[in-house]
Amino acid sequence: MSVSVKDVAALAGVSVGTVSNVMNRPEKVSAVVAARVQSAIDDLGFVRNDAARQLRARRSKTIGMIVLDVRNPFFTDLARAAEDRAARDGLSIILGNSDEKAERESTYLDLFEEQRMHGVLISPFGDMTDRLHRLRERGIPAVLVDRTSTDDAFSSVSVDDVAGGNLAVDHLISQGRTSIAFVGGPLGIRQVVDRLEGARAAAAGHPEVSLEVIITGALSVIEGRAAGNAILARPAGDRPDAVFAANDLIAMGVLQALNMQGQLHVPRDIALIGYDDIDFASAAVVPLSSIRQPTALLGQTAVQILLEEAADPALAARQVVFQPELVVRESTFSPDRAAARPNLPESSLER
Amino acid sequence: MSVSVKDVAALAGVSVGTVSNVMNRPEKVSAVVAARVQSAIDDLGFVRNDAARQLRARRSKTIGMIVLDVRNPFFTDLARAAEDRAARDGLSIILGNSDEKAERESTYLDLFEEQRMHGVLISPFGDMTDRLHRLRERGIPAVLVDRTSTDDAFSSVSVDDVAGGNLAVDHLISQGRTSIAFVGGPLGIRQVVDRLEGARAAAAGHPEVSLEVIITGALSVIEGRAAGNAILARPAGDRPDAVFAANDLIAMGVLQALNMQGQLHVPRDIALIGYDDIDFASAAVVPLSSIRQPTALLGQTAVQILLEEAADPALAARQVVFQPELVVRESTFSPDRAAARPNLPESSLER
DNA sequence: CTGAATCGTTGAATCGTTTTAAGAACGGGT
DNA sequence: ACCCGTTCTTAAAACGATTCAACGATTCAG
Repeated sequence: MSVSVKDVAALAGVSVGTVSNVMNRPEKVSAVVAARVQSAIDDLGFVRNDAARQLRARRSKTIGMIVLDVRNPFFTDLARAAEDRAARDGLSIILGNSDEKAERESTYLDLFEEQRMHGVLISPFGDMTDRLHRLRERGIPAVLVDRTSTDDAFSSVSVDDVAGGNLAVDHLISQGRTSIAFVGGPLGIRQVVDRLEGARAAAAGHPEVSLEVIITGALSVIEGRAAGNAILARPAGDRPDAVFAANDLIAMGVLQALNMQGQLHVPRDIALIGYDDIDFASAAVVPLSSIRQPTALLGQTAVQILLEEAADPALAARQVVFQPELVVRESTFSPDRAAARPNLPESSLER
Repeated sequence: MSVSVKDVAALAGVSVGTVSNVMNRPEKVSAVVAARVQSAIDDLGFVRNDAARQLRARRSKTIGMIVLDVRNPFFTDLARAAEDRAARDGLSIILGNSDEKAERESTYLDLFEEQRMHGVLISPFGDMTDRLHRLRERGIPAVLVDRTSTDDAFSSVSVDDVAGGNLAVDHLISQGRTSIAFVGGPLGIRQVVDRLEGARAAAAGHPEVSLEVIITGALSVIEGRAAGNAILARPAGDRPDAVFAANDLIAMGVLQALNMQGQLHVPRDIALIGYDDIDFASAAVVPLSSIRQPTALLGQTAVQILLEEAADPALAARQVVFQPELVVRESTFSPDRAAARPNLPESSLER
């Protein structure tokens, strides 16, 4: 039924050790023997049993990755970049979706530990510090993605979310907006907290600007829609004139709610800016201004660091922080208002 | 460094066999011994080595799944449903993204074979029949998802795409449209071909209706946008008055292109219907009419069948086909035109 | 022509779990 | 006291690839 190295060895008339060498250190084997073994492999359709290989090697050739939401294009882009980088070293990535639930996150970590993964990339939701320490003791390094480590014990690769929040609100203010609502949540997610902090810092420098906070239950289109409807339900004088959404999914939900009733116009009545700059952002009802993160770079760097730590466990933890970038589209672009504080040339309007 | 059953056995003062029994057949072990073993496990922080377990069991506890595009919400929904169903039987799912590339698809199949997966769920792009036969000979069953099998040798779970295409075009015709463009591709994807076939069948019954076919390189927003721009570039008299997109991503791209220039209005000038009914569809510039598939049911059923085949390899292949459903939103709703052929009550307009 | 170095190959040991046949302990009935 | 039938527990044999010390065959320097 199943063909093993033993069968290959028998057919090729060599020992199992040689078969292994043909596959793993070809330079140790003479060309003629290698050819004989190779054709035996082909004839029998031999496929190496990864479980046996891992058992002997004491670690897997797979990297486990946990993200907050696979349906968020930001994370799939991230995963894809990580996958490409890992493939260069012959490793594969398995992707787990925590769905912003600590329990699911924990289940994946259990799975990864059982599988003796080569390493773990995680965009943590709950506080997994203890779990990660334990994994490391077991020889499985972890790198935090899109999040700075709370205790500097682990390497992390992230984007400066405080700066991003700052960029977003600064931009809204420069467009003449003074009553700004931050929409996002839950506050258990570090990115949300940081972006809010950046927003607060930006608003703090302007006494005429007020910043209101609307907490959502998750970073999804649905939750954004609910928040948008809540805003819509308020009396006209009581509505913000700008919304900074914690990510693009929220922003799209808000946009949908505001726009659908046809009463309010974005950006005329309410300016809207999101975060992540996912593909869908530019395809929205009104092309969405957003904060772009260097996603591919983030993913590649995370894998790079993980591999280095896997090779040398004694390596010190590193914190890599990238800077986000403002992308202006129609959802915040109002020439009339901006004229008051012109700090964005029209040419920076991106499609 | 690593703690094994041996260490647990030593600490608990029993043999390794007993430790294994505590974990896998608790009923074979006396309560007092079980408790002693359990506390040894906890004290040492023992975590079972899955590679060794698999090696012994000769098959993994993981199901491999390959989809055409992880960034398409339809597939992530599908994967999520499969995952939930698999978890009920203590199995996990690893998700591979073929990105509509035969080479990537093949790479994942190699990986799955090396890992001696419990089974494979695949939404095939290229012709993988030979590969799948080989997997089955090796004891790894496969179920085709969202695709009927070409040779009935494998079970499949799918939605009737011909019926879906029919529904879509029928609906457009009922709205008074006569010059319809099908946008989608490549034709290597069965779903695309089937939807087109359904579209043709629907159009065939109406001599006054013409159906034009625009092939895209992939089922993505970008490709849809390109197709939309191509339509826009044509002289006014030469444009279709309705577009049936092979999926919602394409539809969103088309919508974006048509809408952005502000020259054409959807649905007034061109009606637009997509396929899959992803969450984003209702969040689009103009809420998108679409063909909805019973995604969760699809995923669950696929896993169910896979598990049955894994348990009994002699089982005959089954083809399960679900029926799609029309969801009407604004992108195809034009009361004035529809009046000519009223077959859709206004109440069926869905938000 | 010899001894050493080089090269390719071998065979056995190893990784950690599960499984199975056999053995030990225990109690009840005679 | 002995036998028998349960329960529990044990020891050893898989599973399949990798690795490493050892070995035989060549080649080469002296």
